[in-house]
Amino acid sequence: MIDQKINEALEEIQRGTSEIIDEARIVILLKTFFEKGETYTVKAGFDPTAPDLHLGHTVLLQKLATFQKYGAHVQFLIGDFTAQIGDPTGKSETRKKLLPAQIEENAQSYKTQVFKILNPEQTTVVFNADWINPLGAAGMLELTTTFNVARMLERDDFDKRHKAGISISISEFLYPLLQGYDSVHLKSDIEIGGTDQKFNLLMGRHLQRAYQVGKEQAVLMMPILEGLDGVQKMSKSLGNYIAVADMPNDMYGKILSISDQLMWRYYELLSTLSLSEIEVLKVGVADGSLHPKKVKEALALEITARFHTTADAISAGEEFQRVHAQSEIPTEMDEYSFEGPVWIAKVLTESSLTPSTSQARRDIKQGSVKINQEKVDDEQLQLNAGVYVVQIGKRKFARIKVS
RNA sequence: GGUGAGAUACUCAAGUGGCCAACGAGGGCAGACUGUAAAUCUGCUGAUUUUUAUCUUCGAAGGUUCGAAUCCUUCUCUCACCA
Repeated sequence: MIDQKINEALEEIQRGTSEIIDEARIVILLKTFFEKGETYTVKAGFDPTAPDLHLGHTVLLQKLATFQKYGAHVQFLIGDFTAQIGDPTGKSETRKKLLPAQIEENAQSYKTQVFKILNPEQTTVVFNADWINPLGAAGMLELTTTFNVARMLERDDFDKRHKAGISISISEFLYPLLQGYDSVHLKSDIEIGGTDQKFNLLMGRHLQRAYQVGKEQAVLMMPILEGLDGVQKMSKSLGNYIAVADMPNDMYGKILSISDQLMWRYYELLSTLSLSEIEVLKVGVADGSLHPKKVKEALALEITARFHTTADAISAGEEFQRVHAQSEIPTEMDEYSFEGPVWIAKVLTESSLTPSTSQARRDIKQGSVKINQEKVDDEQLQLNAGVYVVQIGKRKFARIKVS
């Protein structure tokens, strides 16, 4: 009976993971939960500088939610100390130190977004500066004695940079150590992270042993979700992301704009459909009995509904159909008011449809600007009193009131 | 500490006194074709109502010159080799 429950739980936990280290330990934790109701901890670290959660983050969050379903208490760690170093995988090495007030603000922002997926009662939000600062120089020195340079250079990223002659700052060596130390302090049972975190995650095991915590965390890695371009990982700085806080229409539209190939990736990592159900869809598309766009619409609907409501998602779908398939104007758009007469390029810039007047001129010259569905070909066009729908390309609209 | 090389737009990368707002590639935006997919073709990609013009930009600040991304000086940073 219990064995069956464990198997079910394990199957759900395994889904979509790229690697699990020490699965046996997870089985034991599940067993004690089912038998005695004992809880255990799952840790995941997040960057305090990026409070805008996107779907890439939700891959991890959903896995955390799965663990909560099976008794876990989540340690939602905000790396306010480690952010000062910057994870070596990041491109910018030196980062601005965040003010405590900003960190607190970001943390609040995290909470409102994260609890759409996680159960707040089984979650503790922690900050690693709280225990790393008290370490002091002596504690830090002790930490560095637990590991050596040769092994540090085994890390793929360090290895490549070292061989290519690209500088590695000593402080970057501290990053994995500190992340591992977090697991020592928190006595985590399991840590989850992206595949790019493997080295850091394993450091947690190493340090828990070195500091004789009495257990070594199991490690579960999730694949990195590609962004809208399908190539680079989803990130805010690359602008290829779908934010959890995106409005239903945007969210739906962004999902529909991904490539067919990428769609399967999103299905695998984001959808709650079972793998066999997804396989049926794939076969259907391959033999032509299912239109790929229909399949993509289903995905867009599912994901939009998760972060909003089913009704929102359905109306986003209808809106999308209206605007793009039938080339009608959207029902809602930003509104801007002007004193007439006003130059068209000015309107485009001030309503932030274009970043500059020069860009507005270029767009007009290229014929991508439309007013009330009519193409504008006069660069000098002045708008007189009235209400207009101004549009650039297929996606950017604004309602303009000229008085 | 010593010696050498380098820093050009979102990224890579040409350009060594005027033809440079700066070749090319990638990326991005737009047009055609589509399913707001992919692929392909085309245009654009510093700013500005002087738009066959003007202004600002080539690590920073000065200087030489009619004229500088290009030459000189100082500074800042990066990399390599040596210690």
